[in-house]
Amino acid sequence: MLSNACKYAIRALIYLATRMNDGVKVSIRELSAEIDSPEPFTAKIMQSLSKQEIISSVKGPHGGFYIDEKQAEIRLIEIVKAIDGTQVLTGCGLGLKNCSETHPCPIHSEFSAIRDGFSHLLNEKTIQELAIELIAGHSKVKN
Amino acid sequence: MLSNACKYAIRALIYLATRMNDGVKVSIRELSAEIDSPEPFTAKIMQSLSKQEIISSVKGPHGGFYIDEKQAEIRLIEIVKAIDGTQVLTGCGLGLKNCSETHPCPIHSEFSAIRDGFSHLLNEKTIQELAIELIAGHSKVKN
DNA sequence: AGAATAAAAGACATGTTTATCTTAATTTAT
DNA sequence: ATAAATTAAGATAAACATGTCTTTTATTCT
Repeated sequence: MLSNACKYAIRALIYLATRMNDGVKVSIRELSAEIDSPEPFTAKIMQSLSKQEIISSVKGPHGGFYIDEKQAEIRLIEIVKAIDGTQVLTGCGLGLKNCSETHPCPIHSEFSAIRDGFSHLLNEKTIQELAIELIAGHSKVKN
Repeated sequence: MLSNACKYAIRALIYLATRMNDGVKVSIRELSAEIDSPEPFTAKIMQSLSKQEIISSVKGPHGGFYIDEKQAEIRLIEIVKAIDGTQVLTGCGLGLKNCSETHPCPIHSEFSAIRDGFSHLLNEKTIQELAIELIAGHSKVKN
């Protein structure tokens, strides 16, 4: 469904949101340990998100990644778009390029419902509300 | 969601089912033209399905691929399992290896519903019933 | 100012999926 | 029997995703 890169990104952002108000930046080492992901690969992903201003970063001693209050309000769908693009949200279930109501693949309507349900889920959830659940101990972002 | 290989496989099987009773085998050339897929790659996929006895084949002149009545009754989920495995049907939405009710990722229950809906769709549809819709002109397996 | 720290950037490596090509094996028709 | 047609099998290649390493740049602390 989502690429590994995108899964790491979502887990990372939710974790960063839990640390939003402690005034401390999170180093890539700590971050990848907290979400159980390969460190240099996670760094790449974070750089991309930082360039797209989905997260913030500062270099140097006591530097690291963090998100501000505005950034905590973004929804999962924005992260997915930033990393994986929109194919997963709009593509045909059987790979037809021009699948549509008037030119449907054999599972067009049923698959559209599933895919739209997924889009809806991504569109509903903000990073912040998922972080609150994580802080409360009701969910996990690492194995 | 599904790999390209799996999408080609499903389209190919539905097409083969539409040709089930005309007593003629379908060559890989004709098949890949009918479903708009790369010929040698499709051949590989068909070989794998043939070895797993999901489809049948005969070599030589007037040979090709076909499915019998029993094979037309299989459900999409069997094709998915044969090509892509079960990860798409059971895996965690955020990639946690041991995500579960008692150790849930932040979107565990919502994602499970989506994934189970997809499994249900794959489990409902037989090749044969999708072929009937294709014959009737109500759906397409090529662009 | 200089040293230490940490992200940014880009090169490099590995693995998987997708795709192609070549040769072999099998079957049918002449 | 021989030739033609067609799948089977395996080697090769290209593209993409994933993962690692090294160098550069920016910041902070002493």
